[in-house]
Amino acid sequence: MILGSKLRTVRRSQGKTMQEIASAAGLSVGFVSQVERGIAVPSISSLRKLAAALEQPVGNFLEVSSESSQLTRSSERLPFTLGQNALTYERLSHSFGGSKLTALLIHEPPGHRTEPVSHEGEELFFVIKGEITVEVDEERVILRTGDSYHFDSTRTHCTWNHRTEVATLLWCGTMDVFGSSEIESPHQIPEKMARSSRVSPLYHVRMSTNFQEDKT
Amino acid sequence: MILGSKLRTVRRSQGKTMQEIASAAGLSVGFVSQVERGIAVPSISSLRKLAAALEQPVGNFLEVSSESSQLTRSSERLPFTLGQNALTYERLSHSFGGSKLTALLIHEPPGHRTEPVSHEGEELFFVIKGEITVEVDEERVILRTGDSYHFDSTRTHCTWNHRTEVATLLWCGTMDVFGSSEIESPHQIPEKMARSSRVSPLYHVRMSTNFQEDKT
DNA sequence: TTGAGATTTTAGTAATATTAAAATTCTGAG
DNA sequence: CTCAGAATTTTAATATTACTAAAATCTCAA
Repeated sequence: MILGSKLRTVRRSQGKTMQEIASAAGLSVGFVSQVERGIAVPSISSLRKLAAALEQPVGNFLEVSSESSQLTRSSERLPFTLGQNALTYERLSHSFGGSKLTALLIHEPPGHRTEPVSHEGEELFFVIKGEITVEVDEERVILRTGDSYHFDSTRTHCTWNHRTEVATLLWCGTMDVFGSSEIESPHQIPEKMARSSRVSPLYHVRMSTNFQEDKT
Repeated sequence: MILGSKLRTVRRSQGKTMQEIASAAGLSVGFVSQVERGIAVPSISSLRKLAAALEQPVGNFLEVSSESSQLTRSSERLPFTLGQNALTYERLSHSFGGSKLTALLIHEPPGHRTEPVSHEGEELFFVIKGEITVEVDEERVILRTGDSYHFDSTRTHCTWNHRTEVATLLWCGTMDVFGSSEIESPHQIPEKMARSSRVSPLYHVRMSTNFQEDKT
């Protein structure tokens, strides 16, 4: 039972006893023991209490993890182009069961501008090279090389490159952009993303129906 | 009741009837109706079935979102040094209610090596400059500039800088490293982190009891 | 207005979520 | 190695409720 063993792993990594957690959650120690060993299953309400006692989002205990890792080589990543105003991105992260982290390397051309949008999750921009302007809830911030900006994506936000050179950004966020499908071909990814409304840097682009692989 | 109304919102946005969802989930229509209106609460097992029928991660129906954002300037970030073998890091992310994303800019000196460790969450390394070796479950990979590596942190992992120059890494992960305390002073952070066993790049370091702010 | 499909309501009961307390195991100091 | 206290597991229960089937009501297009 994944749920119980995850609870135990987290609790132990925090160095807390079952008694401490049970007490903080308002549940009995015996019950916590049975839950951790998969003998009992908590109600959603009790699980929320346990998650709160462990200071974790509930989802951490419910998603299925599998063992996986993914290396992406700079030389092997396929750049993708979206729209006519050639935003280019490379995927750094990949999906495995329960994974929440998505990371992209984005090349944002001069004058490129995204539409204001809001959606679930949180995200962070780190500027590797160049400058962009970020607007969150109508508050504007200029990000220069080395700067970062982390915000809750439920707030209305957009970005643009106000300079004359391409900006290179590392974007990471906590929404699953690509689904659990593995990369089979470049064309599979853009189609999936065309339907996605959750990808902050990509959703903003008024996408044409044709996507092409960037041959550079 | 957030859970039920989220289920209804998603179902309607997919244009599906309750009967379709109930059938796909193997539950009765009457129960789905009661759950959506908050009259009944599903077990975790039933919620998984409903989430699967709606093709959503379970966590979507359980998490609460909140609002905040944080800018970090390259010129204003305080570098922190851990241990004698001077690993230096800068914090890019910050904490707000429900946030899961942590990001650090790490300067890993030549010969620096971390202890093998496993813990909750997932993480991704992106090499901005230099090279490091990453070992996950005894599988070794060399990461060069521009490469990235994303893996589940429950797998035993460690890293080291096998070169003669400092490596600059962007590390992001889904565990809350710093807690919900805001940055008050540089010394507050290192003490908090000294107690934390959850910070993959930092936990590995055999930390001395004295932490100093890097004056460079 | 009618009728088919969708949703809500009702009345139940088998299952189980969760407990208190006893038993067992673990841990660390001496 | 021993032992006491802390931590965890086990046991036996029961109040609660998760979920059902079927009837009633609502909705909407023709």
